[in-house]
Amino acid sequence: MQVTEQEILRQLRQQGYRVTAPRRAVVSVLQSAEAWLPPDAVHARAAGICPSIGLVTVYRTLALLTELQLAQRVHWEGGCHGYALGDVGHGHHLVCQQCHKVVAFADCDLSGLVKTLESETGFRIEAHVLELVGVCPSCQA
Amino acid sequence: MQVTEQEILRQLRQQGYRVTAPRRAVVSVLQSAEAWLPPDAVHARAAGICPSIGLVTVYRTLALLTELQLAQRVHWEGGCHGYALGDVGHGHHLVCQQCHKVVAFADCDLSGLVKTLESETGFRIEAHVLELVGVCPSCQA
DNA sequence: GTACTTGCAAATAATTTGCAAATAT
DNA sequence: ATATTTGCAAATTATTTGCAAGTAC
Repeated sequence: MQVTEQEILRQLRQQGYRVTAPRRAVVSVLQSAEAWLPPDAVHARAAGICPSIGLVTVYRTLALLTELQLAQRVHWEGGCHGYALGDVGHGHHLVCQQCHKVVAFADCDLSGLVKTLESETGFRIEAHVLELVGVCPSCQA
Repeated sequence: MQVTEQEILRQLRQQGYRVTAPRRAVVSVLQSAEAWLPPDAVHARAAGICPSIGLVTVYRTLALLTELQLAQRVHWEGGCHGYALGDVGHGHHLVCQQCHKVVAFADCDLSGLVKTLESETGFRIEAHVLELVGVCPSCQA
């Protein structure tokens, strides 16, 4: 279910973007992170792989990945947000409150709710943001 | 379903907070707004009611209302966020993409999904963020 | 070789804090 | 009367932009 690093780099290349050391580093960090990470954390970890990487490049790379739907922004109560690699298209996250570990899932069946609300409100519903928050197995101990 | 302005002010008083002109103005703005508003927009509108109000006070009041669960933060793809009055406890939003109008709803049945995911992942799921995005009736024209 | 990328420094935007003056109770 | 709340200015923090130097293709 998790997209591989290779696959992401391939997609970048395929769409005409260059595969550079800083981009590899960012993808690698997100790929191996169990958790979502805010930009500065991505930067700190990526610097271990590609020491010359600048924070600005991290921002730009995250924006690029998000635009290509290869990563997704994770919202967090309180206004902070971070990034995690996402499945192409439609992905949701289950996030651990304590360690920020992220598990992605795609099958959310909201069609019943969507239909009910559409007829009650007259809205045409086009998208949704769904995030579940809880405690992961290892933090339950 | 919408909480009234009076009710909110009463709750503030009841919990030992003072009801001041700036706070009244912020509550009034959120109450009469059909849409969620970012802090600076709340400030601009509140200034029409209480001209001396400062942006800082708006931030503080929004934080207070959120803490008391009288308002809720609305997330928006792209990182921007704003506030809307919320039902006490558990509230979700249906937001119009074009005019930012917000309709709150409380009954989301995610129990099936939650159960499935809990057994699949081992997480204990405690909360969720759910926001629907669409186009409201008046913007469909 | 050339166009895309990078990193730096500086600009901008968003949010928070310190503190004396104002005010709700 | 007095503890809370306000508004200002300044401090932080988060994010974006301009531009010359570097690099993938």
